[in-house]
Amino acid sequence: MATQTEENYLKAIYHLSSENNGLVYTNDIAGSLSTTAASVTDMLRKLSEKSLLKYERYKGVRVTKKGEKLALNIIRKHRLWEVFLTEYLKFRWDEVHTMAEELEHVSSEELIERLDKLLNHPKFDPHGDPIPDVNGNVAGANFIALSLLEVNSSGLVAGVAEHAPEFLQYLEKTGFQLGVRFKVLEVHAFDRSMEIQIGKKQIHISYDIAKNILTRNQHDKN
Amino acid sequence: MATQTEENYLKAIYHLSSENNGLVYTNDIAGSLSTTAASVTDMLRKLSEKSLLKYERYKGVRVTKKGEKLALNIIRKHRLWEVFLTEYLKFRWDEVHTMAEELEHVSSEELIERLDKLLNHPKFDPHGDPIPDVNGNVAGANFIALSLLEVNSSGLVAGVAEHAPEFLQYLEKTGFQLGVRFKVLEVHAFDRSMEIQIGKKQIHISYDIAKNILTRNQHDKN
DNA sequence: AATATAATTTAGACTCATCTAAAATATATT
DNA sequence: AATATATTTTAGATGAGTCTAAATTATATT
Repeated sequence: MATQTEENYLKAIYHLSSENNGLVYTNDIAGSLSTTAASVTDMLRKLSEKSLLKYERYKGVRVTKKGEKLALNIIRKHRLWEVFLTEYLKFRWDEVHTMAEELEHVSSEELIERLDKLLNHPKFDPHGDPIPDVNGNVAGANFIALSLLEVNSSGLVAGVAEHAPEFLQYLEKTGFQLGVRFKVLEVHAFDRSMEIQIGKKQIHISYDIAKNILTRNQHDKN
Repeated sequence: MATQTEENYLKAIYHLSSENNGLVYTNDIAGSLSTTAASVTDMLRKLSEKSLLKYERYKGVRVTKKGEKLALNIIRKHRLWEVFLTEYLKFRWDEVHTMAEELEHVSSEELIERLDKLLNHPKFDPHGDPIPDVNGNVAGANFIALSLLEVNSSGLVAGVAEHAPEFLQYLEKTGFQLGVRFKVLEVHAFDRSMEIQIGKKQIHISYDIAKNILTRNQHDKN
């Protein structure tokens, strides 16, 4: 449907749109893709024509519903391939991005659904970023995995991305009930495990645990 | 290095070159790629420029050593991905070709070597076609897997593509010694198993067995 | 060997994605 | 509000890959 270049533009624009309340500017896109503003303008025309973007000249651009759906589909492919590359081919998490940039453009939807199944429907990629499902729903779109938080940030436990009894029991025992407040005291670089303050207790949790704990900012509504 | 289109041309030309003692003609290439002779001419120029082909206008074209090496590398990727698609994603052998056409252009060599390892260094793809190794050596280039022979063809057992003791013992027991003469009596379409005449015995062998038995024509030298 | 037919190449044009340089518009500054 | 600066768009050109139609070369036929 869309060419590889179009897909790359759309993906970049979608990522940028999370910043400035959804409005994205020509120069930012050019910067993000290491190309010129002139080239970007041409592409904005084309993607607008296909109603993937809503574009008014000189006024920036927004991703449409249709565009978002396609962008999420590409991101889904990218992140599923990243999981495959780390889990099956034993690449490190810092090696997979470039390869996934190519693999994400392979068109077969059936292929990606079967890959998703093989990988056991993962919710996060090796970097802790959420993997959209087939319909473009992002698990905990407004939530942030604990594994993504930095030192000194605090928040509330908002959900889990893993429902195995053993995991839930572990959370229960360590004090990670829903709604509880926590603070990140330290992140160990070598294995991305964390020291967390919960109430008066300080506990150590692995990266694998942290990425399955969804959090939200304590002042967020909803 | 080479663009996706260039790779597709080279691969098509390489495949055609096995027919007419290595000489390939513009029209055949155009036919094989469903394009026009004019487009082919342009591309022959370009691939010649890169010394992947030896081209003289109006006189046909040959693949150079360098071109062959690249072609075999692409074919290697294609066939390894086919094995992955059938073994891990459970696609049928008749479904994998189109997907592999896209995957074969993914550039990472490291990725393909790890895939090869994951798949246990397969010698044949799901269609029984041999998979070239990293150096472009094709296992039994002049041999033909028994699984590829048609009804009524006969030949000599020339080698094996599998060296597991159990397999070799099985061959021993059923009479498939090296150099022995056989004839294909029947091929069952539903599972591609075969009825084979060896000496006075008639035996039934599975596709998995047949694809690991390499044969040659009884009149071939060497 | 001359001519007819088939195969191939050239010429010229189109689309896609890109660029530089100039023009147009928006934003910031005085 | 007028001017300066920054951002964005337009104009025009380029390279890759493609096409159709015309010209050229090779092959087949008489």
